[in-house]
Amino acid sequence: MDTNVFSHVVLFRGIQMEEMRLLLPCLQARERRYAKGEVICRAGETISELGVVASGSVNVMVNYYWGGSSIFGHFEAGQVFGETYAALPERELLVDVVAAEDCNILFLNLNKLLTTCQKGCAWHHQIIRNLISLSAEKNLSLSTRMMQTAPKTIRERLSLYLSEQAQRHGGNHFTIPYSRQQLADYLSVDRSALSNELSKMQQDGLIRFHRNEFTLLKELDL
Amino acid sequence: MDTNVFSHVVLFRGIQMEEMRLLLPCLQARERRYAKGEVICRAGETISELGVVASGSVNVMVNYYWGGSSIFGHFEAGQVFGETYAALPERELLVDVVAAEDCNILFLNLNKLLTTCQKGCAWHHQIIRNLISLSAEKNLSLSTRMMQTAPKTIRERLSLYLSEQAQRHGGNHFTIPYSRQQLADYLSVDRSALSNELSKMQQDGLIRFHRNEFTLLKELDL
DNA sequence: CTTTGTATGTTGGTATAACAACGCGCGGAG
DNA sequence: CTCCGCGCGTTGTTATACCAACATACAAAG
Repeated sequence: MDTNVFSHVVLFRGIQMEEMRLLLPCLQARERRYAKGEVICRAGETISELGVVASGSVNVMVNYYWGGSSIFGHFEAGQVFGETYAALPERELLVDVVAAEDCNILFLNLNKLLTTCQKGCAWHHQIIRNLISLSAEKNLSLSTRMMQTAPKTIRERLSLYLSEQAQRHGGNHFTIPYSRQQLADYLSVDRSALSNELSKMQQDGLIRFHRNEFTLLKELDL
Repeated sequence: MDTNVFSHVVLFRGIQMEEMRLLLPCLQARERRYAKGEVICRAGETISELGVVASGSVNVMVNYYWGGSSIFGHFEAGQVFGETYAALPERELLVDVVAAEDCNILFLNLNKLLTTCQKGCAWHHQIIRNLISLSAEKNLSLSTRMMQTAPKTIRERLSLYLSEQAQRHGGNHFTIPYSRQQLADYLSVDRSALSNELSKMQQDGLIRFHRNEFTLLKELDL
């Protein structure tokens, strides 16, 4: 793993590069490459390691018994996934994690992370604090997603989603990481109905878009 | 706070009663009573303390700009809320916490919990592990709720919800902690449509219910 | 260039959830 | 007791999301 990626990994914030080198073997770190579409973890499994996206990106998704599916999250280089299940190694995964594009994943043993260091070294304490923040952030992003899928109309869900994206990117022009089908899954709506509504919103002069590029022309009533 | 409640608090699992007594002042513990309906935390605020329900119960809910509302969680004696926001003290609450019934809440300063103890005492390490598990559990319950609200039909959402409740209670007969309106909020459906669907399911011989008491008569197709 | 495949946009018919309005039963207050 | 409020159930209407089917655009491969 390219070590300069470490500086962008929230989980490692506050940890020195030099410490990282010493630390990795201690966490039973292992790295692996996945091709686009490859399944990294499958629902029903249990895991005791969390994953750090070293390059590329992954999608976390649910496949329902009735055939539908939904995207729970999208994680890019530097982000972490699976820490929830690694913290509860007896619980089975409810989701699949699949490579959204070719990617490298660094796996770290969470239990080692929590228990190894008896000498109370600084990084140990720091990384646990980071883990708690990270888990809290994930809680918030789940809450946000629930609030975005709470409205009943497609336009309202889209308005909430696009507004939040604009806010995250700090501008009215931005690119989203999802295809139409994936966005429909994320918002729990039908793909064609989503396309339809996007077109109407464009006709109404609210937005302009091309593929994944969006521009907000007006404030989307909040 | 009645100290024998401690034994049921997941956050304090593995900690001795005696240690607790020493520990509480260290965490800047404070307790307060709330009457039913009283607001404990309001959306937009920031907090640095988590809440432990000593008695009674609380609801966590969202109030949307368009007037609707939804219940995110219900926490009873021994359970913990607000740890997500306490871990991210700069983030504003997206939700309100209100007393579902008369209750006593014990507030603990999360930062103290993470940093105070320089001497590495056992309880310190233990409580942090508990906190991580707790946060992970909350993540899972949010995921579960999302999966329960993912189906488009009311009957499917109800089936998922009732099945999970039956599983949690370990039997086909159980009582739910929500009124009709609250259950409708939780499942993000219309109250009257919910009543309607419950009646139909009863006519179809799938369930029997009276107010908050439910009995599952058949397996609800999963 | 043609062919093929995939992602996206468009349309019409249908199912169903939301909405509004009302009736009913129950518990509390006067 | 009656009156009132509140939670719950019922019904009919309306809006809208789903669905299937097709059209279009773009990209990759031959």
